[in-house]
Amino acid sequence: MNSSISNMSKFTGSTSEFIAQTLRIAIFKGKYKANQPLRQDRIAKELNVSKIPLREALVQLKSEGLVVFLPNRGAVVSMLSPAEVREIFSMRLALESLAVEKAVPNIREAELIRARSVLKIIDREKDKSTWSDLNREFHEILYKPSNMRLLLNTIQTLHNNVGRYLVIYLDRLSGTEASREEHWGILDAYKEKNIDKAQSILKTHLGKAEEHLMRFLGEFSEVD
Amino acid sequence: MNSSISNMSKFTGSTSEFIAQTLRIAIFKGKYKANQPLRQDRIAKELNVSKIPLREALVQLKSEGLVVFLPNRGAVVSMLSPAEVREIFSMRLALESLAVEKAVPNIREAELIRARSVLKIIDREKDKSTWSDLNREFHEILYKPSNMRLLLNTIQTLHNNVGRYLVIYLDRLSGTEASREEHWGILDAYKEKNIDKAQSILKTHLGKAEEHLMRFLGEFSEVD
DNA sequence: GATTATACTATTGTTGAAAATCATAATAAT
DNA sequence: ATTATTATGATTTTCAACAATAGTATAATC
Repeated sequence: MNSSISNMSKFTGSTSEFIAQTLRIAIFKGKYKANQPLRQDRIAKELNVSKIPLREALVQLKSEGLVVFLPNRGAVVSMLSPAEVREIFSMRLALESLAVEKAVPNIREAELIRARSVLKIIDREKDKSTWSDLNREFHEILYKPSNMRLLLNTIQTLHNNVGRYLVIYLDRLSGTEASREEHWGILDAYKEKNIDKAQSILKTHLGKAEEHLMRFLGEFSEVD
Repeated sequence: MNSSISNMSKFTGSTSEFIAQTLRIAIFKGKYKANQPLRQDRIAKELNVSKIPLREALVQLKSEGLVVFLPNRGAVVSMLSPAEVREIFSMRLALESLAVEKAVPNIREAELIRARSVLKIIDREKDKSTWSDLNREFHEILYKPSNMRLLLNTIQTLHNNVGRYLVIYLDRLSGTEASREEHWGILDAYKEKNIDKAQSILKTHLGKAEEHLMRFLGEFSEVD
């Protein structure tokens, strides 16, 4: 995925999509933090765009859960409550289990090989930011054979919604060793076409990620 | 739920929400059919609004799957492919099962009573349009105790996305008798706090609805 | 000190118009 | 007659300047 985009010219697609993607990345990178207002004229000037596509982008981000509109006070980066974090992980488990169920029977050798090569890179990778990207890619490879565009979209959105915190607390992310084992385990399960096994490992995988994030958010709110 | 709204004055909330809700209902009622373009200046004049909130509303509807944007050709009412219908029902089953799981332990006597009274009205109801509303209300009552705002939102969106066809083919909807039995069965399962039973009935319930819609869409596309 | 008045800031929404793109009709070429 | 090319018109997409409104902070008044 293309990280940062400086100007519109390199971007194919509408202006509002360009803005949405730019803001999405800015939120991920922590440029805009939770509860921070997104000032329209400032952003419009910064990106050299007008209000119409900008507001369209903000509505789009609202629908993705990254932004909340306060009436007459504009858009602010949303802050997930602990309950919402749990909610999102529950939904992810339900939907990603479905993706696994539908994808396992369809997966091909080529995709398994690609997944394995991604895992091998992950094992060596030190930089947590690209580690996060590779992590996403791994799961994408395994879900795509479900051939369910809408499902993949929704999973991606939910993943983004909790994943944006990753960048902030990624430095002290320690549990990556266990995470690695789980990745290999899921890949094994795919090779064996064992849906139950893949789903079961996915469950512990997501469960750990959830607990990590919950603990982090706990500290975070105490400090603040 | 408030059916049609003639003008903005009666509406609390932003203009774009008003437009979105108006268009949503118009799509449900079949005023705008699948693949039909949504002309901006026409709608803007019709509703006495300007472009900014109108486009915001269209982006919102896009995020709900009711509308698709064709580059430089504007928004058209989306047409679900058979594969997408199956996809949505799969997602609904996964998410509504989750809602059941989380709601059953929390449901109270008062809500069970309300659900039962809704079912009794449904049993007598002849008008299919209000039948559809009551049907939605019944499921809402049973899901709400999950206390998962985001989940309920997503379920609602998915329901809308297939439910809009209901209005068109509701007249010849025959399988309502079986549907009634399933409703009472789900309610029973809730009373017994039997999650598995509730989920199992839900599965056949959604499965039948899916087959109905698939068959209808089959005929529909042949005629066209 | 609490309350009201006032100025300021930002959103929200309107209006009008320019630029870009697509579909279609009209025209020219093979 | 069929294909290519070129206008034409319609519509989206975006911009820009402005009005109205609500929220916030500051100053004035009781």
